[in-house]
Amino acid sequence: MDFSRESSNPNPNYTFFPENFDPMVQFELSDYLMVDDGVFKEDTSSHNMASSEKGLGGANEISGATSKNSNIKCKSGVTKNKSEVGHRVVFRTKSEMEVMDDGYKWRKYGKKSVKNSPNPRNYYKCSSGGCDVKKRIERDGDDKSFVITTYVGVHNHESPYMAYYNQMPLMAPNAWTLKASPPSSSST
DNA sequence: CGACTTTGACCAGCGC
DNA sequence: GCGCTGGTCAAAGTCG
Repeated sequence: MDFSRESSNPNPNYTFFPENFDPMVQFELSDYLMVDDGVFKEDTSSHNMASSEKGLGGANEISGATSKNSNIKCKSGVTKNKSEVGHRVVFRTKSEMEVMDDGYKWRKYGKKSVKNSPNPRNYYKCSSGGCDVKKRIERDGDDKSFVITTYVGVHNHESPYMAYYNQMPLMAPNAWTLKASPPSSSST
């Protein structure tokens, strides 16, 4: 998930995948939204705004957040200011897999059916000690070939893949850093 | 045996 | 005030 270097992973210094890993074989990025300090930006190429107009759960979170004074509901419904929560990043990817390996280790802690989506939403926490990053994953209700992933928080540790990479200084990083191409404009 | 997943229950915010 | 909803917890079950 090369794009995660810039959007999924809140920490842009991290890279996820070893050279021989080509996530694009398994899915393609269709849209991504990035939410930061109450402002989310989308890929401004031609395709539609992924989700907020389509009533998708992930983007509903965004519109909900922005319409609720940029606050985010946290643990047990406690509302926090975005600045307390940290980064929030929403992706829409075309993938057969619901759970994409972004290089971090996630632990599932909940599953919930949500009103706006026929598909259940899955909740994951980063299983690294002391890291409080969470992510939600759900299938696009409109097009089940798409998966909506929402990351909340910033990892305070390296990706295991990054550690792996650091051990191989001879590997050419360009081989995969250059994969950070703009999201596909063809969301079909 | 430890780590992980599943799943129902619980809690708090929001709208009516 | 009540009901709905989303998010989290925690016990039980599963797997390597």
